[in-house]
Amino acid sequence: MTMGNIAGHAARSGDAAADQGAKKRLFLAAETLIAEEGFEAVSSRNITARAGVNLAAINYHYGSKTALLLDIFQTRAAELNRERTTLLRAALVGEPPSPRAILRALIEPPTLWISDARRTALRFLNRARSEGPAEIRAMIRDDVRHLRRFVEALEQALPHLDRAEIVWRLHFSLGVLHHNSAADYQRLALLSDGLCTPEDREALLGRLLDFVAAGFGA
Amino acid sequence: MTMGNIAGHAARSGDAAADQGAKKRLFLAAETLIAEEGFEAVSSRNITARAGVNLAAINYHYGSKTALLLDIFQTRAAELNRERTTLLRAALVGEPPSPRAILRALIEPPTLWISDARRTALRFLNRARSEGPAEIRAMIRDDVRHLRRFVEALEQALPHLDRAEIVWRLHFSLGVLHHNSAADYQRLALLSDGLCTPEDREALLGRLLDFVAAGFGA
DNA sequence: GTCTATACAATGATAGAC
DNA sequence: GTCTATCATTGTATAGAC
Repeated sequence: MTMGNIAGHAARSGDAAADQGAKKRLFLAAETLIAEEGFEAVSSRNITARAGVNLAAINYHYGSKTALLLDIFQTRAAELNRERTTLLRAALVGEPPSPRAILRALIEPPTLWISDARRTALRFLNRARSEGPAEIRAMIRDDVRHLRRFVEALEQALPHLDRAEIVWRLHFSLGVLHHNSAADYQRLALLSDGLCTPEDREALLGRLLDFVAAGFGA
Repeated sequence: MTMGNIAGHAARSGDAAADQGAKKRLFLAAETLIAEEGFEAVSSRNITARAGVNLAAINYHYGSKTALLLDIFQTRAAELNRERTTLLRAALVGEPPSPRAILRALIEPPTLWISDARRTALRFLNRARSEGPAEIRAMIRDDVRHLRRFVEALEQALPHLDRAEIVWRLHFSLGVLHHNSAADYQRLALLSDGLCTPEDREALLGRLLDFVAAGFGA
């Protein structure tokens, strides 16, 4: 997260949301617009217009449009993974730890964000995975640090499975978890004639956990 | 597939590959370039240069760049779903049919295409899902006809599960199946320190089937 | 340091000559 | 059917005002 001092001269103003620094306004405008309309539909001119700043502001504050989007992605992904790490730590107090609790630490945070104040952030993250610029997708592809912790935890919880087995099944689980965009759910609703919707967060979390845990034989 | 008569005046020539109609040359050039370098890296000027035709040929033959890409997608997806339908029919002769055979009909064709002559087509399809233009992703989202056959088959094979259960688990299975791009496998290799690769098609198919069938309790 | 106005190269699309 | 020329829109870069 590169947005260091967001106060600036706006600190003297009493207005809260509308009168932030231009840099943070760009951050929030881009996140909201892209969460709602998608990466391809949002141009630099859209973003700067919504933020109420000049076209050149993106380049001045972030260097490029892609760098702005990457900053948004990294910020929100870090927040998500922080929540996961907290739950994972709690799951590891058992001896041996419960595989279901470990998988829950992976799955619960994004599932709860669906109908949260974090809904916009989650939509941005989901869209980034499929529609985002190559630089973001490269970062998703290459940064696996947060996943290594889950591999290690699952090795402890499932000592009868070797490392390759665990990584394969985690790979499959991530497929399930990431099949999560608005388009994916629209397809699900269509296929089920409206029977299946992600509205009930707890029920969705339960279904996800059941399916993935079954894949681990747990 | 809109490429009706691909012969044209080239039919009188003895040369096979290089001297096809401009329309088919555009089709193959675009498919190959995008399979290798991705949707974003390939411009109309790249495609027409590789096909040896004028820049305006895409618009003349297909109406737009997106229409060309959509045509490639529909053609290859239809071929893939034809293979699936054949396997599904064979799986349905049993009474009751085997859920594993039904899931195999869904999973086997794309898995075998990985190291086939169809490798390029599969890469195009996989990239289309994540990098493709909005029109292609809308078609993926809205066309579920081929999936309805699988829902019906699984209802027969698993009569103790209601329709909603089946559709949810099919949705999760599609997540597993679509987590299949070059980037996904690169991430898998990175996370496993090179331990897990999709090289052995039969082993991969077995792993996929085991994981997904477990999710159906089968 | 921050912001504005403006210019620039590249893209997909298209009209019209041949 | 094919090609040339041209168009609007995109992300980016920079000069200069405050």
